[in-house]
Amino acid sequence: MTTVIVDTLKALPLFQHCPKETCEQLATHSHLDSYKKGQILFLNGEQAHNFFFLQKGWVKLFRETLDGDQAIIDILPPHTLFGEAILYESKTYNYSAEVVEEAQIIRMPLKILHQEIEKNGLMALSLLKSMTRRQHAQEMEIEHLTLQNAPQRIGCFLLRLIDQKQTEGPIIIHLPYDKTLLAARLGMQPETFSRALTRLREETGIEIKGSTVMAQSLSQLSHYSCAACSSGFPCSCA
Amino acid sequence: MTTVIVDTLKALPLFQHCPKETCEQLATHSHLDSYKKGQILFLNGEQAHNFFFLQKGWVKLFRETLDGDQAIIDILPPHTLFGEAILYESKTYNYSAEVVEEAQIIRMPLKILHQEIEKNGLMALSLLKSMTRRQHAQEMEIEHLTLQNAPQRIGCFLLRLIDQKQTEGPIIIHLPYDKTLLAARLGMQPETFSRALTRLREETGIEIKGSTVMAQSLSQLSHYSCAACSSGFPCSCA
DNA sequence: CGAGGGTTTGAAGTGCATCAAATAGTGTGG
DNA sequence: CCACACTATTTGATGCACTTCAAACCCTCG
Repeated sequence: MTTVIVDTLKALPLFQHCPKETCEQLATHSHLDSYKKGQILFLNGEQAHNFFFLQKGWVKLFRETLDGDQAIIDILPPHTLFGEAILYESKTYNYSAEVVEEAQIIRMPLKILHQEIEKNGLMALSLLKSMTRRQHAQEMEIEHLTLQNAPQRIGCFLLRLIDQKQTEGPIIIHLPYDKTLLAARLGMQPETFSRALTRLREETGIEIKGSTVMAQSLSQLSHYSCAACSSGFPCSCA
Repeated sequence: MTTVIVDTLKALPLFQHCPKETCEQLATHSHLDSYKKGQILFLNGEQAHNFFFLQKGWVKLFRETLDGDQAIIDILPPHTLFGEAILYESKTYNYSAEVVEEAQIIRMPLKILHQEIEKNGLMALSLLKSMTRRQHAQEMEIEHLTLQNAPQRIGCFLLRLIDQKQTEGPIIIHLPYDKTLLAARLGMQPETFSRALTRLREETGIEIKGSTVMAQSLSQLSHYSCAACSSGFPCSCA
């Protein structure tokens, strides 16, 4: 069981330079659990003791505004490490995390990671790298919000879901979670999402059946979606 | 001259744990120059050899979209270090930088910084800290864009301009650069900015004369502006 | 004084939000 | 396997916020 965790960790960029002993120590203090839709991992403002690796499923990061709205920070795809960057701001989570699709998650104590980073320069460098990537992705997110319209944002999102390997031929994409949630993720209302998807179909000729989207070619989508973006296709956001 | 630079560097959090020799080495290879409005520091995609410290003035970071628009990443206030995080993504700048208000800027070679970070764990930690702060600020930026309306975004921006020290009594704020640019920074058109500012005046009772804004009290502004935000006032964005 | 950019104002259009209601889809217990 | 309850999604109608285009105004600076 812990060997599964060790293997998982060793495969991550962040743990490339983590000595075996630390990985093992981390693994023995970790837990791999299954979570159902709707379960809360932690709440904004809570003492941060753990960081997480999302092996399977999707997790929503969010905050609540004073007037009761929900601000969605991100919706994490599988194979994402999260909560690890908390270390250097406050000792509390600055957002809440909720499972939105049946998930398997490894929960690990921040303390051990923290100690390793403090004494191991190479680990610090790895973390720097992953933060840089994340930062760039966030810059793009801002750009998308200000420059793309609703149908373009959806198209851009679809393009980023596509397996990087296939750049040719027809493509099938499955929406990874609720359309309502997807709408929120893209900063629009569910109704707008629905109409914008129809609009995207008209503009690009994609086909939509439930949560399945089919496109005859990438260029069909990217030509329309990436027009208002500073990085053409393929999008440079992670 | 180089001693000025050394002193400036030593005062920055990033260089707190930088050995004196490295700071001096950095300083001898650095240049403090004056720049006029409109001057370009570097362009998106260019080989990145330098990072910068903005001592005075304001600098715009931006990219161009395929259809010719300009995406504003940020407009940096004085006393900001920038271009230093490039190190771990590509070897090229991923945005362009232009001086928008008469500036004094220290230009320093990335290479020396890079070497120091690689061998000095404490430096890496300092950089981690500053990146974490920046990341949080960016999360807030996204939240503001999706949840606040135009007048609220302006109000929020004004609040962040205020000297942290004065939390009581009447306040005078000077807009730091063009209203047109400010509009772009806040993701709106100049016309919208103009109208939104009027709206903000009606809602909060602030007074506006040219580029000077006067408010009788902070709460007057914050009550209206921070309603749609997850962190009340004072705003947790850096 | 006049040219030119920044800023404001007006009128009209567009995109998205909102409210309301219909429809499709899903899981439940019978 | 069906009927029901409940949720997700779509559709329609309407309103508001922001944009766009056009023109006026204002301010600064040669």
